[in-house]
Amino acid sequence: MSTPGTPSFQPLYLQIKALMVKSLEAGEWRPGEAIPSDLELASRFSVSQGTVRRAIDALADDNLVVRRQGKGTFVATHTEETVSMPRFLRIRRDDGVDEHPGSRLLDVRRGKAPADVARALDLKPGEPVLVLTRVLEFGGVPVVVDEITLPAALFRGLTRAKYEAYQGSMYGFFETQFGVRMLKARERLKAIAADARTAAILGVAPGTPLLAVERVTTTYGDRPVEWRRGLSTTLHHHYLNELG
Amino acid sequence: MSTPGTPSFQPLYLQIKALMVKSLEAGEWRPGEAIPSDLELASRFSVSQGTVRRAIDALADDNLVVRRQGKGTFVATHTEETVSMPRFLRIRRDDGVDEHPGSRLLDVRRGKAPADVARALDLKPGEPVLVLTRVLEFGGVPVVVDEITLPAALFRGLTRAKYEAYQGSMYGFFETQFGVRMLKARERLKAIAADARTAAILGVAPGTPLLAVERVTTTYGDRPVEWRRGLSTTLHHHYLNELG
DNA sequence: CAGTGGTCTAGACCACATC
DNA sequence: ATGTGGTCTAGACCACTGG
Repeated sequence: MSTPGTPSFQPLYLQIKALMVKSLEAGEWRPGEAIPSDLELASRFSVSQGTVRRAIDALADDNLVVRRQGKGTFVATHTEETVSMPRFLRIRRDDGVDEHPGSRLLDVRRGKAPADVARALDLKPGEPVLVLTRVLEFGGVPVVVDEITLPAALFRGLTRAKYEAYQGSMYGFFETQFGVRMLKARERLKAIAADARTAAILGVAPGTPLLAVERVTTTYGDRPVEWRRGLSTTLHHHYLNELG
Repeated sequence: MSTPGTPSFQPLYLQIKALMVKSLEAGEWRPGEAIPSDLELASRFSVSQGTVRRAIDALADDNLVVRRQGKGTFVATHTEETVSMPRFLRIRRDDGVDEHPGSRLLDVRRGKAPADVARALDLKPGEPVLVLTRVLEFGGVPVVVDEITLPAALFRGLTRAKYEAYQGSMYGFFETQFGVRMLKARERLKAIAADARTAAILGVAPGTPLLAVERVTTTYGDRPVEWRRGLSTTLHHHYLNELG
């Protein structure tokens, strides 16, 4: 007799995978670094190389590690996105030019989580949060206004100056400075009319239809650690999604 | 010396996979049916069971087949989506109720491909197309207006009556009646203002911001076979996307 | 029970990167 | 030359489904 819904059987490679996730979460292997080789891990866990490989393959499918033939297996990181497109950014130029957008921070302030955000972040309403406002610019043109809400407890010491001193993507900043790794996100998209302030920032008329993207980002164990709302002009840009 | 960009080495399991894709495309195994067992395929291709399994796993990753332990491996189909959510539909109710929407066909007409659609569908401008207009309704409430453009050459004999006689999803209809299998899609999302006609259908004021979803759907070999533009109210619904 | 997919092993060999 | 990940094999055994 087994509990309904609970798998009564867990294959070895998934058990190994779970152990490795713990090592990643605990920081035994750090972002950007190489983890031990297949053979080392096989002997460490006393399983065959094939079984360890399946575990690592599963981690790679989850984007937790990256395999590089001949070099090793590396812990995935957001700090190497400075050149390429940030992994979670789906806004693209209509003309197809693949360009890394610039980020300009408008504001950092402390506040209390409103009810809906608190629910999304698994906080109690009124718990302290940080709210960052920033603009994404493609080729110098403002396209997205992001309002980013973070649980203050996880991001102690985050200031405007500290962010501006950092070179790289925002998730790279979170990862290196606060040890918070953004792993998955769930986005809800709607179309709304631009309010006056956003319209001014984006250089469009108030009332212009904007794409609203609400994102909840999670770390290990699907714990939510970021709530974000982005408003984009879609006059010369769009949100790209591939369905498989 | 090898051609740059062309892999100089193709592993066996990918060669096997390519052969199996041909069998699928040729219709040797039909949607919904079981393909031969791992062991049969291993002997047919004269490789080990492990190698055939890797090939099938790759096909399953691409959603071309579905594995069912104890039963067999089955060719993926859109005709079993009548109960669950259609695979390519990302619009959801805000309240979280997971409900299969109803589809109401407004119009079927013949026409010539305008330049932009022709480009998306790899047709010559002016080639004959079919244009279907339909409404998706969640709980009886109209939410999406879809305009669906198909190359007429691939969908000979498609009429309003024929579609209405079919029970099931639109992609199930295409698959069973015309042998056209929708495998992948690429969507571009924008926010636009509702025109008068769409506003009337959706029961919103003209000028209301709508979510515009442009989709190019492809079949084997990434050949485009459908161009579609959907306009959605996002008052009580949203477009859901998971980022991994 | 037989047949299917799923797991695991041990070992050989290949491709790639680096020194 | 060495170490890494990637492929392939042969065979054993496990879990699930259905007659």
